Amino acid sequence: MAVTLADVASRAGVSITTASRVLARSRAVSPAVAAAVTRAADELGYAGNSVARALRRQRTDAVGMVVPSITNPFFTALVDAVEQALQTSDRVLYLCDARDDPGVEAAHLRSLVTRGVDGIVVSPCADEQSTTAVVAAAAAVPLVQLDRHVPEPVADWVGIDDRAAMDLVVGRLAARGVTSAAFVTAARSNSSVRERQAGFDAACARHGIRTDPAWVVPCGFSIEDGIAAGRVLLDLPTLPSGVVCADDLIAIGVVHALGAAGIRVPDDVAVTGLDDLAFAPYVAPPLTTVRQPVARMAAEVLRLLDRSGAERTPGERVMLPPELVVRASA
Amino acid sequence: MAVTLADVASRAGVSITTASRVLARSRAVSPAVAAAVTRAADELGYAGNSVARALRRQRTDAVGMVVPSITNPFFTALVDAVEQALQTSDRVLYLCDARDDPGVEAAHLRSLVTRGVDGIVVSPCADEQSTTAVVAAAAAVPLVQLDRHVPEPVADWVGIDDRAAMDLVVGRLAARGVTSAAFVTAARSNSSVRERQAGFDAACARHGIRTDPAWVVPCGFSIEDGIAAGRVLLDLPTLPSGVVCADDLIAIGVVHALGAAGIRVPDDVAVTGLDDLAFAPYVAPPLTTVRQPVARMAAEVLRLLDRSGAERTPGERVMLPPELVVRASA
DNA sequence: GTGAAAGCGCTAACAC
DNA sequence: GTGTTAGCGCTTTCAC
Repeated sequence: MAVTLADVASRAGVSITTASRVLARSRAVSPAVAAAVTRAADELGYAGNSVARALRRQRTDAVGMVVPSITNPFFTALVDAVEQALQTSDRVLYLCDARDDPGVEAAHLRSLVTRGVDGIVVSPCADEQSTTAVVAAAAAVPLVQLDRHVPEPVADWVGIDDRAAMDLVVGRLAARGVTSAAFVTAARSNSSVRERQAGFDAACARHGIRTDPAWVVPCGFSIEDGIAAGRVLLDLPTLPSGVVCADDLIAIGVVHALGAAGIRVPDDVAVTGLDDLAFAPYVAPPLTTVRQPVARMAAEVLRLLDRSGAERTPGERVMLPPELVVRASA
Repeated sequence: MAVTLADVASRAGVSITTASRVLARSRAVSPAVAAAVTRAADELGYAGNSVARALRRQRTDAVGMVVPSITNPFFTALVDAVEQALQTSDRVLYLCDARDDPGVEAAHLRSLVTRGVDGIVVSPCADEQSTTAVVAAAAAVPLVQLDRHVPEPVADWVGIDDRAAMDLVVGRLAARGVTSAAFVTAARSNSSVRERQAGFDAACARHGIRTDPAWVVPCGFSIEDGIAAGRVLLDLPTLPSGVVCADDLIAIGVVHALGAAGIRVPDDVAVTGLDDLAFAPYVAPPLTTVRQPVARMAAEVLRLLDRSGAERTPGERVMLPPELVVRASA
């Protein structure tokens, strides 16, 4: 069917070995022979077979990446950054979408391992439910977690300092004169959620902002979930003057629900997000949020992935500083 | 290193063939032996090697997909839909991001072919510049174009009726009393761009809306490009009362630029988008746009991809009807 | 500088 | 129902 190295070799009148050597530049070959092989390959439209190549070499020059949800722009920003970083080393990215389902995530992780990727970067979609699969994958191939991580310290992690991020937004709220604040976060537990909750509590205490367990409203990581959460807030006996959201998608929904009910943001209630999505400046009102340094995160991920065995200290945690972006919502 | 079928077979005390048969369920095996093999595989943590499997079977159960830009939510919606459709047939998706670069796109297409995917779905990022690579890939493996397509009728295509979409938005503008309209579109030529331009012209003629070649402003497919285009519009001697944008991202930027200059949308100028991104309802003002039937598009793509050789009539074009979504911007 | 031969891990004839 | 054998297309010793 497809043209093979044997075809090229026979047309060029050399052995398969020689053809391989010139096409893979793996060893010196006489110029004349090299030219003949190259020519034969061109004429035949030889494309190579990376499956056979990978089987023989026991490596694929590919890294797998699995994200919780490809429709969440934060993760596509991450993918974009990782892909860009990868480009310099001539490797390809196998991107997988877990669709927020630990089962799908586990299947992708297993599939990447059987496909022989040289490394995996994953942002686990859950906590306990993701652990087994992540641990298994990490045992088979270099793996680094990005943004979120499972509770076990089995593999490296790169992300932002979630507590610092919370301190940034709560500090901003305090500077605006906010005296009480709600926290809207994802119901499904994951590392970001836990850290952000703890950071929120600590920051509110530090800045003298009143909180209340009843003001912690759980939801998913989507605009629709944010809208639902906004409605929950509206049903509260008293509405706090600040709302901290665990990410921008939630914040967009909360702001929308509040606005629909006639609440003015930020005058009546100030709202903050987290991620600084590309859309954050264009929603109404533009979102005050925290920027994640995606390019640096991607660079760190690759550094960790590419450490040789000797340099490997499993469970390394790289925590990068986030940056406050003040816009209109708070 | 990793555990192989031979390891499993020897531990279960059977031949490699038998082990293969029970693990791949390819042929009947006595229950006792099957149990022994399954048990051995479990104990050893056998994961399989899909590279070897693919080489031997000459198929990968994988389909490749290459999109112009993964940070454009319209394409992630498409990816999501295709992935969902694929899930039922137990195949994996190799997703590639062309980053709006025909060179990167061509490299991905070649890589997918050498990786032996069973099919490719691609939304070419350009016109002429994408053609060679798409044609070459289509020659090697079943390929269907999605949304955009190259000029040559070499491969199947699934998309919406762009002219009908333009008629929808222009009709809406006319119904609002708009009498003159600008068209903001991507500078780089591609099939969507061409069709939408033609559709815009025809629709304006039909609805009696005045147009002007000077009111056609080219830009890229991003919010920032839309902002720049909005500024160009503001510099026009006379601002038309309607602006049709080639996609939602552009529309978001145009609306933003107009608003920043004190122009009220839709009262002073009505603006329309195209795609109905998840964010469209939440920008200010919410976007009047056209929805693409992504789930149906994905289903058609798979139908086309999976036709057997006999049913293949290369160059089939499936044109689906778009749907107007009226919100506040027009 | 070049080639012969072995083999990566798996599946598919083909025997028995 | 089970095993033996022969490759899939490539890279890589090891000879020459």
